[in-house]
Amino acid sequence: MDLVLLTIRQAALQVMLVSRGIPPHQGRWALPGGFVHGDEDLGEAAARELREETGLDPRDGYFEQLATYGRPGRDPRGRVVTVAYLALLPDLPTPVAGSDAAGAAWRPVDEVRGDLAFDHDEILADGIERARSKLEYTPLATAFCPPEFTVADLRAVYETVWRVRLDPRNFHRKVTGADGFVEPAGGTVIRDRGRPAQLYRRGPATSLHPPLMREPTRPPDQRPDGRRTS
Amino acid sequence: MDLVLLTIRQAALQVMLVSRGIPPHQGRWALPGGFVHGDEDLGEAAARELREETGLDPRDGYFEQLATYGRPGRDPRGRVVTVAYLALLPDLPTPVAGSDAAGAAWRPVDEVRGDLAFDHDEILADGIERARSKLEYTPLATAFCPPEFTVADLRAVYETVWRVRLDPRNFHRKVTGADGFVEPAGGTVIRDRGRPAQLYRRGPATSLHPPLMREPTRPPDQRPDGRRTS
DNA sequence: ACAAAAGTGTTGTAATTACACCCATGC
DNA sequence: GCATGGGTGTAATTACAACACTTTTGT
Repeated sequence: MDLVLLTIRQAALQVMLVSRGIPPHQGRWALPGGFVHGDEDLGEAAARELREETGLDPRDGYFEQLATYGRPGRDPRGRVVTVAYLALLPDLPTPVAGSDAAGAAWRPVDEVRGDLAFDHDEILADGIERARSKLEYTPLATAFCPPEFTVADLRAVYETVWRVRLDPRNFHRKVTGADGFVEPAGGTVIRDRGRPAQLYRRGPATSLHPPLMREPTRPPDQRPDGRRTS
Repeated sequence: MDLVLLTIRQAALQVMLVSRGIPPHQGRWALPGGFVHGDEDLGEAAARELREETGLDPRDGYFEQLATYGRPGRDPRGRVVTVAYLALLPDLPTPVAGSDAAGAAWRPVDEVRGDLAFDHDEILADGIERARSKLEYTPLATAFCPPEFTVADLRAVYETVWRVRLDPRNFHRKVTGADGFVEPAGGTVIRDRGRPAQLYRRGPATSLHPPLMREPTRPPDQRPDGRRTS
């Protein structure tokens, strides 16, 4: 049982990895994993591992089964089948209290691709692709945000995961207009400079109709707009 | 390893089931399944089982891993974990030649819900839901069609799986206009009465932008149109 | 005052729906 | 001819991207 834990830190998509202390693949990075106890459901075992690794509960973000990997030879020790779970988590402001895995760390996914132990590169790639498409059709971008967040926070999630730049004004309307996506939490915050932003909570919706599309978008380098051009 | 094999026969979504000859759940219907050989990948084992059961190859339709089920107690014999695969298949005009499972049969999914052995009701429900959503965002409705098919055949797939009635004229334009969804095969056929329909093959596209939506549609009982109203 | 970010209004364009209409066949 | 399904044209509507503009803060 392996975990693909994704979060957004420092404007980058990051994955939780552990450094392997023993062979095989000693010293390389790997996805955190564990074994299923005799009386446990698979998802329970993954949730337990999530708590041990991060101190977070599945309901703090989003949690689902990803896929199962059983290619012969994926583990040099013999036939090992693993069920991978995917979690999308907020960047916990609280320090990782209960982390019992000493070598655990968040790493930007772009910096570790191709370097992981076993077939974990493939599992990670599947997890990232799953996350990307979930953002299109579901309100799960909120899983990357803390309980209260601004529309700009949410937009940053899309921009980071999809590697695009979105128009802040149209995005705002789309999100606040989509039924059940977010609901007002009441307060405001000032992030850096500028006008204070309204705070929102996750709404009750489980799917988005229509979806937020990711195809006809621009690359993130160029500003779409450059307002006040007159 | 279990299989959710879906097809469309007699204007209904049907699933391949086998009658269990031995306990547990003797005499009840169950999903076809098997065991993974020592040197096989999980997907290979499922593909082998598919061939044994139907004589079809995964590439005749669509084939993917569905999910893995391991709840303690799902099998009274002890802890059994199963990896389920989903296949969407054309209604094979050729008789099932190599079927070695004597009690295998296609059954309408509506007639078997709640009656299956083990947790196969849950697995089937997950497979149906996966198929439904795949139709929205991918050109996989063609997997339910034979190699050459008409636009009306394809429309019947959506109408059956989604339980809606679609406007034939707008559907035709949407499908033939979507890049890479279908490509002309050259011939024509007359299905019942009326003007002959063009034949099409599956196109190279793997996703649909924009998706075919399933929300703002009418129930299948009422005609949307009733043409020639003047 | 000015810069910066939040949020609203408006406008031109693209996509979609609803439906009139034509086409090609069997009977 | 007429019924039946296949397929095209088109106008009204709706959704959306682009962007001008206003609001509210920090410095």
